[in-house]
Amino acid sequence: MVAQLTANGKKDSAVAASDTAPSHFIRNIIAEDLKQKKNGGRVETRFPPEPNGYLHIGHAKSICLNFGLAAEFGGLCNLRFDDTNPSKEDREYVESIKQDVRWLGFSWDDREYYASDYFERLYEFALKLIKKGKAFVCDLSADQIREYRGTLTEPGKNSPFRDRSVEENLDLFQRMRAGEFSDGSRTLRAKIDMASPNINMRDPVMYRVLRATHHRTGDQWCIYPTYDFAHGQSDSIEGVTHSLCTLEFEDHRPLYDWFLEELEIHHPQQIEFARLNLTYTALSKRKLLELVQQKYVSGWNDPRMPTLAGFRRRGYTPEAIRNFCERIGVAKRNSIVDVAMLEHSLREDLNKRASRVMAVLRPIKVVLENYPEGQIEELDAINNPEDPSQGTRKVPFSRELYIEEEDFRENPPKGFFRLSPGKEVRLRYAYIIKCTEVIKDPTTGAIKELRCTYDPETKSGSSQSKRKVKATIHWVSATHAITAEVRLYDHLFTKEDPDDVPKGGDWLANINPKSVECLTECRIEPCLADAKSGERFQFERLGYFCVDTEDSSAARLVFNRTVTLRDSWAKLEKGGTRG
RNA sequence: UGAGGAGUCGGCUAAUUGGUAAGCCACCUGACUCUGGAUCAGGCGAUUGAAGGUUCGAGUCCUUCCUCCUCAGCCA
Repeated sequence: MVAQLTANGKKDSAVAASDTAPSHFIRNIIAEDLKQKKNGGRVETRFPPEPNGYLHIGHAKSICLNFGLAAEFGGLCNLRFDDTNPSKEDREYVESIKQDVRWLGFSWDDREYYASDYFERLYEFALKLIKKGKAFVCDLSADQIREYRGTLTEPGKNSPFRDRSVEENLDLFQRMRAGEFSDGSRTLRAKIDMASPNINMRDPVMYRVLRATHHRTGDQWCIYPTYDFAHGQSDSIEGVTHSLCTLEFEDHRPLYDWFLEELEIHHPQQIEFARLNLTYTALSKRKLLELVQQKYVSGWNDPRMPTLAGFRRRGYTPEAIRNFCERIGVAKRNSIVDVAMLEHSLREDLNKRASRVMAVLRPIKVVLENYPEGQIEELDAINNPEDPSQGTRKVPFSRELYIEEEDFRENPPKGFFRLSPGKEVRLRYAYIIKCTEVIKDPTTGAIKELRCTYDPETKSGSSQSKRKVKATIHWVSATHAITAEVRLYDHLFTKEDPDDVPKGGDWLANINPKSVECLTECRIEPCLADAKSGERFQFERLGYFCVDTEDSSAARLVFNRTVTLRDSWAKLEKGGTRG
């Protein structure tokens, strides 16, 4: 595959669109516009987050769409912060947003813009509309404006201040800016049509008086433009050709168009698409904020959070997320994507790149009675069967080992291929062993240790190793293994739709009480001693894990389970009623 | 009962613009396997929301109806 030009003209194979990228309506619109030589053959998009929270997987869809389309058509994509409401925004968020977009694999070079950079231009635009008699200063209170607005089925009525003269409006608006009026006491409104069936056209507010310190402009302003007055004009100033947003803005498009037409400036095309919804996950900003503030999770980057920061810490790769975004498509239909689709993209990517290693999460001791005491063998293990270039490593083998608790059953159910009394199993890269005795704690009855024998003829790779057994299990040498903590994550919600609650119920009741399980006595292969922060591995037969970037230290390694491997046995056992 | 949108296998998404429903996920088989992983092969599954109409031919065009989503912030 040929590396394609990314948005903003840089070579970057990471964002090369796949050859099989399915067509979608926005791509078709742009292709058609290009054919018609619209916009002088130019394509420019933008990703316009408000810096009032962390980016989540839903934003990833928009990022991939905007940057991806620009790249595909040799265009440009801007990162623009829609920072018109200082009371909710913060520098912390702009920094996290930049980090996350970069992490996802996109670059914007110097195309980093802020709506706040346009405040002066926007103010002039407002002046222009006032002079055209298309905007007026209104003294109605918020409550009154609501009353005058009418309802979905009834028209509104004109504000008594609607017919102020241009001169008076100019004077009042300048004084609004100068700080002569208190917060909320006056607004600048577009003069459109109070009887419009579209409520957004009923003389919408363009400016409000708001004394809040803006994270970039400080106290320079005490009036701030609303989204409707800022967004289209910002797009226009930047020369955006295609302004992509989500479905809830469909009703705003006539207003978007109205401002640009009245202002007689470059007119981008707004196109709406459906936002992403995922099963078992909450994606509304309000809910995510609540999860963080009420401490249901440890923070925005809790590995269970659907934020990019959370996914990153969990061990997701940007490639997996990008492929996912490509796979789900873009349409106007409200839909809920199965989170299994995301997990599939993840496994697909991790399978190719993650080094395999053996780790025992819930250890049981195994003693090989016929293995010489004190003997140690260094066995060869393949780092990644999917990628021979990753080579091999040595794994120490000795008389005392740990195996996974669930790989032994005293009374094996039908179809259980692993170890049980009198039965054989292969130890990966080592020997076939047979369980000869189960030693239990005399008081609790809990299994303490397994006595086994090994067959020296069956060493992996040796010519005599032809014997077959049904299963191969992972293990770790008791004296060589390192102890580590492993955190097992599951979906944050127990219901596909977190909002699926009995009436009067609370969505928080759907939080999965077992969304995380910490295992502190895990035994892992010694080669993991120098695993780096964030490094990803496949623990053979268990899943993909990464070194936690927050809580892991040289003294104590902490791993996060990114995703399990597909487990057909678990499915079989869970699904069947067999005994 | 206003306006704007949307309805295609269980889920997501296509269909050369009127030419005989395709792909991915999930699920199920089988093959292979020193990961019950991966891979490969196959299967299951849609009278395209409904009913009419135009047409040789309709998911695509027309009519009527049904269902769902969004909007009454000085949030975005």
